[in-house]
Amino acid sequence: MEDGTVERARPRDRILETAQDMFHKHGIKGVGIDAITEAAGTNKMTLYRHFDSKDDLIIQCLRATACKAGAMWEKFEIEHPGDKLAQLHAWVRMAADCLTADGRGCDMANAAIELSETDHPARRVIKELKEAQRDRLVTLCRDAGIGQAELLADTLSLLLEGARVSVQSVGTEGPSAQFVRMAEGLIVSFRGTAAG
Amino acid sequence: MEDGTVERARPRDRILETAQDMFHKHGIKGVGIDAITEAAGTNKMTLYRHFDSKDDLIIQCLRATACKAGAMWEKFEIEHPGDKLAQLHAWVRMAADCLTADGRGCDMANAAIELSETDHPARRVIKELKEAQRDRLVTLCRDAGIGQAELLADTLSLLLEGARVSVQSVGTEGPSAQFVRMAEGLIVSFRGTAAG
DNA sequence: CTAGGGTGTTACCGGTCTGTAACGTCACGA
DNA sequence: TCGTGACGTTACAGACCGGTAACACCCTAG
Repeated sequence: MEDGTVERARPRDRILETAQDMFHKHGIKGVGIDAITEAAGTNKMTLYRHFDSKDDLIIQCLRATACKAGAMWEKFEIEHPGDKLAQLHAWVRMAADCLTADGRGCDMANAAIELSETDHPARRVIKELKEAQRDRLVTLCRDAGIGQAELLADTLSLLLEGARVSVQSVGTEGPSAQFVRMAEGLIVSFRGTAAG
Repeated sequence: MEDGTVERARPRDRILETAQDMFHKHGIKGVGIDAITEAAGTNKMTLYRHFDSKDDLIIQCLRATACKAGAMWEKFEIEHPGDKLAQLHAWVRMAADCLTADGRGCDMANAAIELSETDHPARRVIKELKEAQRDRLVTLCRDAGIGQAELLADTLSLLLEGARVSVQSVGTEGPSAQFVRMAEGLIVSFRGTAAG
């Protein structure tokens, strides 16, 4: 049995894991290098031996987070092999769980808001990762036999993005509470208007 | 003729105006007191004579911004007196303009993301103002004769919130480009399923 | 045993942050 | 004329920030 899960990992991995968690909870500008290294049970020098700068660490964290999120898609395929429509509904359920469980929104969206400098190196990474996510959802909608796949995917994207923000400003009892109903209604509506 | 528009105003008003603008552009944690006072053509002491702290300034800025946004509703009523459905479409148009023109999202949502401390004094103000905005949109939908007014209002809210975030991560060519089509489609759909 | 790489420790740099103290200035009104 | 209040200026406190230098340590491979 691996014990501590974090304690036994190598410093670089511990830093990456801890930084992801702390950036997520407190925001990028809300947490400093010292706090990260201390929480990761290491020190500043070791961090700077593995990452060029805080910006570099931010980017690596975003990539790691996106990678974890990407694993969800594989889970959908495993749980509903071949059934793309079921996978789409699984996506809705996963999104809804994310809303109620998390409280803090999407790391990439939050980072985009915090890092307002238009030339910040993390911004192109954010854009790239977000576009990849969108492409996956569009593909899923299309494979599920939905006519206006792009429009449905974009609508669902915006709804989720908005819900994750809304949770942070008015809580889970606000508009985001209706997310599942909205999403399911949209899927039904789009399936009605067009066929594959 | 009033010249400078900003130069002639009293220090407190200049500070409030400048802070709103700078918070909006660079984020709350991205701009310091010194930068604000310098841009407002005044100094730190004067700021602290008018505002208890930076947090106080943040709250006053949020209130002022919400007040400006509230003026939009009166504009809708003036431009389409009595015609609630036209006002709803005007809201959609206004929202779309906001997306393409602005580039930075909603100040309150951005602040909620930046100020992750759950007990931050600005958070209850944000919640209060956002709930007021939602109530107004619900009322408008209901008065426009839409059956499930709450659900439509919440859906439109999430769509706009999501679009304003999406613009910041992937730009105006992303999913937010379809905002008007989505919103108008929803209004049509909701008008079809129920009557006043 | 030894060499070397990954790691930890301490101290430090220069900068920025919020917030305050002390003092000077200027206009206006009684 | 006097005084009162709003405003400006300078300097500073104390904390935190990202990032670096120098050095000691320990484990492992050869």
